[in-house]
Amino acid sequence: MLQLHTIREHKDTIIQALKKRNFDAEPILSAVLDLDEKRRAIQTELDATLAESNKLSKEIGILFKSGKAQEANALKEQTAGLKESSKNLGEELNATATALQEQLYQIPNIPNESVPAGNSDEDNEEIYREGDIPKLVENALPHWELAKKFDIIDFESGVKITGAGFPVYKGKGARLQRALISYFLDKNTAAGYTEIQVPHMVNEASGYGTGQLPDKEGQMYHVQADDLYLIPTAEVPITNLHREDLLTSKDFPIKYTGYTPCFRREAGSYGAHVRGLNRLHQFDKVEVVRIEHPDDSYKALDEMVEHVKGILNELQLPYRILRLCGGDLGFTSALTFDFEVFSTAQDRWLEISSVSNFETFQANRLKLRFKDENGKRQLAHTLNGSSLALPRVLAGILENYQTEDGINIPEVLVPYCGFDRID
RNA sequence: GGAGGAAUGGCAGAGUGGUCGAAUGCGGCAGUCUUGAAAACUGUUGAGGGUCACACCUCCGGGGGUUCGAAUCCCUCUUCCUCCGCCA
Repeated sequence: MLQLHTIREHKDTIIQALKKRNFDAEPILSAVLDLDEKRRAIQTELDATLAESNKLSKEIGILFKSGKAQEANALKEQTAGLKESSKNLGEELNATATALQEQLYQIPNIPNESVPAGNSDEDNEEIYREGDIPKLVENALPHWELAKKFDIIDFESGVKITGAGFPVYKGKGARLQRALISYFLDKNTAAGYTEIQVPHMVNEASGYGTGQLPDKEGQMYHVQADDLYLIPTAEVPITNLHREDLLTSKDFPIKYTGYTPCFRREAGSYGAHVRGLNRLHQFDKVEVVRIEHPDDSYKALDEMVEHVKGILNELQLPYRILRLCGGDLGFTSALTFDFEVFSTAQDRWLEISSVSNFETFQANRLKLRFKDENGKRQLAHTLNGSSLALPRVLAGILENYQTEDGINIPEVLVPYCGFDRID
């Protein structure tokens, strides 16, 4: 959520910047400024009314104490009108503030200067590429065939016990999954991230804090009986650890990593491109989250990108890094780098990590502030990234490491797996 | 699930209808003293809105109510504690 004072002072700049997202901000910003002005006018009037009745109440108290009941009762009558109008003004104020809030929730984050213009994922800018695309064996298989052939993932059973998009991992498949989680967590911990385990369901306030609500309501599973949401990513509970916090500069950097399953309804996205592990309703992910001083957040973002690169280099998977264009950039993000692994047998790139700086967008919703060097309160910057999302990494390993009669395990994972080959 | 009790500033903890945004202690910050530090002493120290700056307004777990006036009374929700029951 953008800050009101930013909108007041830089309306035109914001309109310009949001054009990169193909978002025409003029009408909504005008509405916001009108509502803001209205809200403040009402507030001023209400304040004056309340000040008047506070004054009278004090006088009444003093009169009663000094035994002048008659004068006190006379004053009481004067308060009736004030009470009535402060009640009305209060209601008006609430309605205006709510309307203002609703508008503010509709405005996406301002893209960083470096974000390229563009409409869709086709306009994303490739900024880095690493690793050779392996020449596969004659009749190379896509990962869902490999999974079946070696009996390591059972999609049918998942359908039976839950539904499509909920795979069952078996034997070496399950073990490889656990190995990846441990490996990622170890890498992240070694890089200074504190490992953390969080609830897999969150309340409504947390959903608003990181921006899943109200914009993406339909993408989360909602447990109606208790009004809780299954997390779509560990970003939500982890970042919300610091909701409503007032930190100091000394608290930075705050670096967390956590493994959680992620639940996404992915309504309406079915078809050939979501086969196998490509898109799931439940998947595992290891996430990194940082909370930073505004001056340091882009340095932190670079560090995160380098960190993920290091992991993919170790896994020896061919990948590329994209700088997302305005049209593909997430609602809450100012700058996002996507990592994609090449899925050889499918002949396509699969997104396996998304590393973003949200600047103050989430912090404003979260009321995540710190006292700066001068004792002034400022919003912190929040960042997060996947490190990494499991299913597509798994797909990449299965496809890229397949041989005539089996699948090799990347060297770094062998100690975690306890085997070096699936066959 | 049943029965009770509680929720106050960074923390601890007073306050049960009026001048209380809130005593006191600890902590934090600044100063005195000291070569420096500690101790001691002095001062200062919650958040949000609003203003050029004041004024002023709001906030004592959340929401609603009673009253001229609510941290204080009533209703409700949430959370925590104690006891009972159940249970991985």
